[in-house]
Amino acid sequence: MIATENLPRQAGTTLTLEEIARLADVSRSTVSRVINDDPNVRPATRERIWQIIKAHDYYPNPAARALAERRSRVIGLVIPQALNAIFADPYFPSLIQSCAAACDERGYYLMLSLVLRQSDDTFRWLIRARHMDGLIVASALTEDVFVTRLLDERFPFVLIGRRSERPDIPTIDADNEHGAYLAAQHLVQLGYTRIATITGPLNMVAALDRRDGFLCGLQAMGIETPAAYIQEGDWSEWSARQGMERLLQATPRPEAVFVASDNMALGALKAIQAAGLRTPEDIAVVGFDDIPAAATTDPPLTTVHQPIEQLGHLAAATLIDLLEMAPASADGAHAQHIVLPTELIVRMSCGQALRPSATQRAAARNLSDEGGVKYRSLISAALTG
Amino acid sequence: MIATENLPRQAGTTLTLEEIARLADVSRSTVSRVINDDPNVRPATRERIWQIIKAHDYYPNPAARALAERRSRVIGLVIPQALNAIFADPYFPSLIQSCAAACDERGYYLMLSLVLRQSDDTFRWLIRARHMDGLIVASALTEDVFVTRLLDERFPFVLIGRRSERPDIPTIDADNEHGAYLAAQHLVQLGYTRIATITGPLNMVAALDRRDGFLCGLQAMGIETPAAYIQEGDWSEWSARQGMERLLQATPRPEAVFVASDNMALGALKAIQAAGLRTPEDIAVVGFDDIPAAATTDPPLTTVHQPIEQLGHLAAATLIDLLEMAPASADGAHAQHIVLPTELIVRMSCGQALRPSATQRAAARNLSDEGGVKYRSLISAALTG
DNA sequence: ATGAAAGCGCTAACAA
DNA sequence: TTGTTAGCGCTTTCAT
Repeated sequence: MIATENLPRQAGTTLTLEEIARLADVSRSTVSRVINDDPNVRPATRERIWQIIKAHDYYPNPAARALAERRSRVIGLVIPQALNAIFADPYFPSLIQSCAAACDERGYYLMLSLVLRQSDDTFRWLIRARHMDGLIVASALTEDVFVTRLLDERFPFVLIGRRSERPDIPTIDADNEHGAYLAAQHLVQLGYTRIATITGPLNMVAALDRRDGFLCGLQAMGIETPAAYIQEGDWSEWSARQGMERLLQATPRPEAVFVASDNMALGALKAIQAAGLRTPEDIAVVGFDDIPAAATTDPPLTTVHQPIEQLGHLAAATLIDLLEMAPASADGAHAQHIVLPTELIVRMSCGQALRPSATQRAAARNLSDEGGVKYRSLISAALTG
Repeated sequence: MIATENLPRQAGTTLTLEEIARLADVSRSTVSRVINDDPNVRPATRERIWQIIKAHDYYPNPAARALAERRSRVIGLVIPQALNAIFADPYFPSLIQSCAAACDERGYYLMLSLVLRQSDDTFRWLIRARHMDGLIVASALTEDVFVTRLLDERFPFVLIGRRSERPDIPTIDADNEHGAYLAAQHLVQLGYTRIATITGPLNMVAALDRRDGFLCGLQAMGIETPAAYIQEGDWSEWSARQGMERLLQATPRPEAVFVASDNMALGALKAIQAAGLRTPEDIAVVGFDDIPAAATTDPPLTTVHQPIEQLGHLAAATLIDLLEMAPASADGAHAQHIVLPTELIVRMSCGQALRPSATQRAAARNLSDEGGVKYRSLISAALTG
């Protein structure tokens, strides 16, 4: 033991618990306890064992662990959309990043599950094989067989986005409806009356919520919206560009437009520019998301901020809570529904900013830096689509 | 047995090999043989067991398998770049998609490894824990500690991109140098003489190869390139836009520019348009990659096609071959270096197309549809940077 | 062609 | 506080 204890670890070699135990002159169990932070280990022993573990760069075999513990500590992030779409919208990098970070904090690993083919095989791999302990499902459609099957199989998951007809599914969502409402209010207060919108794909809940919140806001302020003023996009820049081109041909031409995502707003701005018009002089634009690019468009984009990072963080944390809960209490029926606030960020794309919203915004940011804990218990009533 | 055999599988339930064996009235071993396609099973027995497996939607426990087999059948795809950068360039979705498909074919699973933090922890998780059997490393830098450590640990991996100074690393690469050479040739043949380039980040091998191949091509045709005609970008659209703005201010203004990626070419086109100039009348543009968007720009982009899908497919296949090889023969020293051909796709962004290249291209496509097998044995000599 | 038995490296009662 | 002992669900010799 004395001789081997200080040997540098060998490249390509993998030690076992057993060997660490031998080096430390204790039993497997004790080493296992140290690794799993079991309090029942004398501090001195614990310390000594840690030294040895570090010296040898020992890492417990994940397969063996998973087999014995009956869980893999891997959770999946499923984005049931075309890969192109995922990559096209800067919303997703933030989401992925934050989910991954949250998993990390809790000793889990995030696995991106490309649902390439909606085929049965993928599903079996994902669910039946129990390769992962749980799933975060992002951007679900209003009708999603995937979600249905997860429920059938009693597979643990949380949904990013809401699903009011299934109160037994835990969901994390931004307050899309209210955010869109704020956008409507803003435009009306600036004096616009001919107001249009480019929506997301209307088979997605978030797109519906944003549309409805917006129209509801207009209505509340006494503004009518003709059908020609509502164009459907698919979150892609290109689709919004085309939508905007159609809007520009409507008569009378709208004075302002709410675009349901910043990424799409980028396309809308281009269409406006390509038509030889200016923003906001000829047509005002308000977006949704507050992606980084929104601050640097020309003109800087007024938009609705949604806390993407928190969304991801909370989704992961909620799922892990669920997984680590006693199986009895994990049984649905009273799942959490978290709704995170959205807020209007006034920049330049809607005409003169009427309020000193910069300070407002800074204050809000400070609060949200607390990391989502404050929202943990924010159980929402189901919003009406 | 008769009673239970036709029971529908229970939701949330996971059968074991043992139980399947009991249902089939055979031993564990036999079921295991069926699952692993061992020929030593009487066809009738095999058939009967498959029936039962399917009827119960049985799936072997991956952790148990991994533990017994000492491999996980999971391989990682590492893209050592900022997540934003990955998502910004449509090159990556194709790459990921094709790697995943190739893994699928061989019964492996592709795990995207976000190297979020270059911290030691991630590395340990990735390498020491042996959570995966091997790694595909994409877009490596010219100097990359990551690669060095993989070598130190004797961890199996293949590199997408070349690395001439380390002939013991298996690499898959597109012929960047030759592709760029072709672009240079094309421009010169069209009669341009003031020719500039916007490069990728010069700490990346692919960026260097494209620059050098291009400059080499110009030189071969007797064209000089002043330093002001070489602008460095970072693969982002935005960086290229800025690069192009600088080029437009050079005197004399270049008549043509080779942009080292299509994604960047998009930015370059915008800068040209924003300056009130036209492509190709005022300035010709040739890109690299042949991403889908290249066909639909205004004007459609002349570019160098690289077979991204094949690149990914081959990378995965090569790695899996490596993993399944006898450990003895897997030892480096004579690793494969595959270089896939690139070709010029002439569209509209360089002025009149002089050749009927469409037919040429179609022919090449038919060949490449064979799925990479033909390249499997294409061992290249190292190219000179 | 099939079965029995011995692990793979860990966790988790249960003893001590 | 620590060690002993059974598994976890599979693969893989080795017999038969």
